[in-house]
Amino acid sequence: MTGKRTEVSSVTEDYLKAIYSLAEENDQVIAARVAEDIGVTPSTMFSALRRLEKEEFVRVERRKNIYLTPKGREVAEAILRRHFLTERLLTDLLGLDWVTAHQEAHHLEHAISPVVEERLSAILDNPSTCPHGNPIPVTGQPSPRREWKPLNTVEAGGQVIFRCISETGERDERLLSFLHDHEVAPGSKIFVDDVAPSLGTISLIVGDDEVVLGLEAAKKIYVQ
Amino acid sequence: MTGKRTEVSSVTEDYLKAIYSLAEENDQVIAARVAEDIGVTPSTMFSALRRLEKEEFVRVERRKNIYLTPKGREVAEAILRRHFLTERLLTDLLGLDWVTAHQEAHHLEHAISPVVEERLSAILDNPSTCPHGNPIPVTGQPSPRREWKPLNTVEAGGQVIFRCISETGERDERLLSFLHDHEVAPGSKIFVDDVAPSLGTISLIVGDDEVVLGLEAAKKIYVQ
DNA sequence: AAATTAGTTTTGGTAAAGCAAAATTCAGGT
DNA sequence: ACCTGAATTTTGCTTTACCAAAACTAATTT
Repeated sequence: MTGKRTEVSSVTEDYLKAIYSLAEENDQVIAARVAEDIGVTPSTMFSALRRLEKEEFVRVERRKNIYLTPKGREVAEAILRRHFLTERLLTDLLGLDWVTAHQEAHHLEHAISPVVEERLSAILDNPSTCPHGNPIPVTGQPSPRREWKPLNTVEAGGQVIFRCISETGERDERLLSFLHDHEVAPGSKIFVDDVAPSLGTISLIVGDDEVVLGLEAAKKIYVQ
Repeated sequence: MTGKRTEVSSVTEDYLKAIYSLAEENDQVIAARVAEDIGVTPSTMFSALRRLEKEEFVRVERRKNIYLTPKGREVAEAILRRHFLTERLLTDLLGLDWVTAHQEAHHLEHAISPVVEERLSAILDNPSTCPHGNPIPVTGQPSPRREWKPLNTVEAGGQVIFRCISETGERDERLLSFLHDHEVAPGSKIFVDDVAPSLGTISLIVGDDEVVLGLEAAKKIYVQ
């Protein structure tokens, strides 16, 4: 229990979650990225950032990078954990699909209390990942740093195993549906047929299908 | 589908739910009652009422009673249905107790979409009541008007069966815990030992225990 | 009839979220 | 060194939701 119960708004939770997720995939996080991720205008982002700074959830390098404070990270991890557990509830217990589960979880996650979170985790047999393969953060300790790498960094001709689609990737509905349609799930085998940086595409063979993906999208897919 | 998707705020849902529930137990609903039920000041209640009126959720008899419009009733029934289903999820699937389930449902209910509601109902085998015995309202038709009556109207010396604790009763945490502690659940037998209107109390025999309840509280308990 | 009490309404604030549009600053590229 | 485009910051304005305190109204008691 590092911080006191400060009663965080769901909007605040969303900003912190976005910053946390972006930080996992990029090495600097700037306001413009967060704003477009969440879908707010620059001015809204700016005042939100000032609120977050004043309440010590983030620190902002003058005119530059955004960092979570320990307090901010705590909130971000909590909401992410609830997001993932809620997704599992929706898929495993209620039988919803990948895509819908993600969208619904986005609303429900903010209403999950520690008590419910605890019960949920227990009933689901303490899952270690969300349905899309993302490791569920554990309160105390360092994120189980993965040996996984983004699909856009893989060389042509290799066979890899799909591990997860990142949180920011989950926000891309087309990408989620795409994977869903091709029955790609954690554990699926993927053969990297061709990488064309000039075209910005990567060709994969999944099961029987050959599919082409943008490198942008590929970046959000982690493989091993 | 009577109304269009007007995107109702969770606060609005709470006001409408409270009005709906109060209307079930009292024959007039006035602003002051709703305000104290929800826990807002008169001025807040007043402006909320104007919003609700402007958006045609309620009609207010000049300086008097508040009525739900069909549109308002629709929203109230939907949120109540989600509230009860969420309670069932929390008790039946997650194993939470009566009291906690009610409190947690209060937050979660606002985040349940029609899709999730549908799945939830199916998985729970289309329950017809909440864990506290309240009938779950069905979209189209008239609330299954009960032959149940409030416990405060029962004469001494009779044996009755506990049916439910009303929605406004659920808000009274002491009452909920009390019933929980005495293992009173829908179906429990209750013997009405003595009614003392002058004292405002009613004495009951539940299982082996003799318990005394205020008539205020008894009004919120429905028996048959 | 006057006084008390319970309700309602008005007045004047606050804070969180949001937007648009303009102004400013920064970092690269030529 | 200058220009440009991307980011940031400022300004001004909106809605929802809340509060306190005072004013008004109605209904009930004495």
